Amino acid sequence: MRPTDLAEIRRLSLFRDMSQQCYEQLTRGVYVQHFPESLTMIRQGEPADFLHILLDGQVELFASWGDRETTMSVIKPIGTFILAATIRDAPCLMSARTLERSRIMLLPSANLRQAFRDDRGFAHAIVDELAGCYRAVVRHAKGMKLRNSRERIASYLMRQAQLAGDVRSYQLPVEKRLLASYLGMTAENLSRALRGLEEDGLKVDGTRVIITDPIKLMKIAKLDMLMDGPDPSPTTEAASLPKATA
Amino acid sequence: MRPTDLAEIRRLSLFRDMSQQCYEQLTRGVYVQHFPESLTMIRQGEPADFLHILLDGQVELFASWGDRETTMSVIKPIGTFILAATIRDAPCLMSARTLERSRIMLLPSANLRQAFRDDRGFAHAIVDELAGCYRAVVRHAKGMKLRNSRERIASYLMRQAQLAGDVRSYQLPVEKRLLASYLGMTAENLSRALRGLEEDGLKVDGTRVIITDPIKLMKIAKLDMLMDGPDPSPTTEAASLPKATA
DNA sequence: CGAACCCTTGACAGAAATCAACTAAGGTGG
DNA sequence: CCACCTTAGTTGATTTCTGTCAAGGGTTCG
Repeated sequence: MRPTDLAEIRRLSLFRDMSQQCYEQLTRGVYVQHFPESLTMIRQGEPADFLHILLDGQVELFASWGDRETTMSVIKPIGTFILAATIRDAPCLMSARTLERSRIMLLPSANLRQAFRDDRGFAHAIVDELAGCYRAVVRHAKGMKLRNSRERIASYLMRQAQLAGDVRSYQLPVEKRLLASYLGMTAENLSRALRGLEEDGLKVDGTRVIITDPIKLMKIAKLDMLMDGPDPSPTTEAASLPKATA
Repeated sequence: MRPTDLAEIRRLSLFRDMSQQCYEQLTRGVYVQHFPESLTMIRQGEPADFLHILLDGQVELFASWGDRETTMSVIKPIGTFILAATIRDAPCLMSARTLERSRIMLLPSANLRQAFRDDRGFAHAIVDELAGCYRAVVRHAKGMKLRNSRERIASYLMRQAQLAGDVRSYQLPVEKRLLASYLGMTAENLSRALRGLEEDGLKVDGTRVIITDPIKLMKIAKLDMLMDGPDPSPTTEAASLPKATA
């Protein structure tokens, strides 16, 4: 591992509060690796040998059953994945693949568990991160069960506008087929629903989203702090700080 | 708190590995309380002042949005709830109400956080429990996104039969309306779907479930370890041990 | 006995998936 | 540079699934 990587990682909220000794122990056997686009690096059902920390790029977590597949989450830097499986030493419930070329830190599960025992600061950072992941899935499940597809789309797009700094227009951060899967619908349905939302203050042209009438759109989206955030995970918190410039 | 309660709690996997000193500190300010049936003790959006540990009875976790409501989980002894909110000191994402008269232990969040810092065994038990909760929600979300209602019903009923010891017949553990909500459909739809499954090896008479043709039914259920368990949470582990008599 | 409440059933409307065809954009190789 | 191929996205027609509304049967409980 390059020394510059080590210095960078040390600053992550996960490791910030560790004693130097534990940190050195932890990062023994850690390495940072580049993955090309569209590479499935974790397959559901496999053991979780490493905690993955995304430093650069984008990773999709997805789940399959038979020949069906659905996107569960999209990880952006700095974000972790398969933390729970690592802690439990249990098989991964989700698969992971890169959406673009990505730089990922691999932290052996044994090291993680050791550091969890040895360092209180780290233990706290881990449990905080995991609690954040838990709450994110609960939100996702709530959205799936309480909103119909139209409402899920509207709330997703409104929320993205909020996160971008309450803008009226922005670029979709992911492909539409992926978004459709994440929102639990087919690509065809997303396409049609977007068209249908033009009468409710939304315009989508290619990857460009334009909220023409926020009030009207909000009547459908009905954003809810308990379903649409905030409550960032500690690692993503740092990444989304730029928005605080307003 | 009664001394017998204290002794009982000490044996829970959450507290088993704690030092006596930390345990005494932790349980200072803890109390055990009885709640009548159908009492909503936690409302989503409220702060999480206590970790709840269900000792006896049954508790429903549910979520609402506008005038809609859905069952997210049913807790049985011994089980914890609102752990993540407690750890993060964040508002609860779900509400909780008793399904029957219940005995619940209330552990002040401040005590929990203190004990997490002071006792490694406890810290590990907490993170293990939380990881289990996370994996349970991931499973729930996968089920909602990857299976249709017919398949969700079949897999739920098959899984219950498995848990009861691979029996062919058993009693539904919850009301049908609740089950419908948990499985993400209306009560009417559940009723119709159950009827429809009679041609696939299932018979339901009142609260009695009879699997007349396990092989046929399994072709619909397609139980999957990554969606239907196992992977019990550490606290529920003790509760489901009886099944290990085989 | 009446009043809830749970469950079921039927008829219908609306939502969403599927199948098929078509466009547009991007990349490849000649 | 262009012909070709792949892929994302769109659109329409159709079927399937699911929710809604309304009514009725059965239970429990005061």
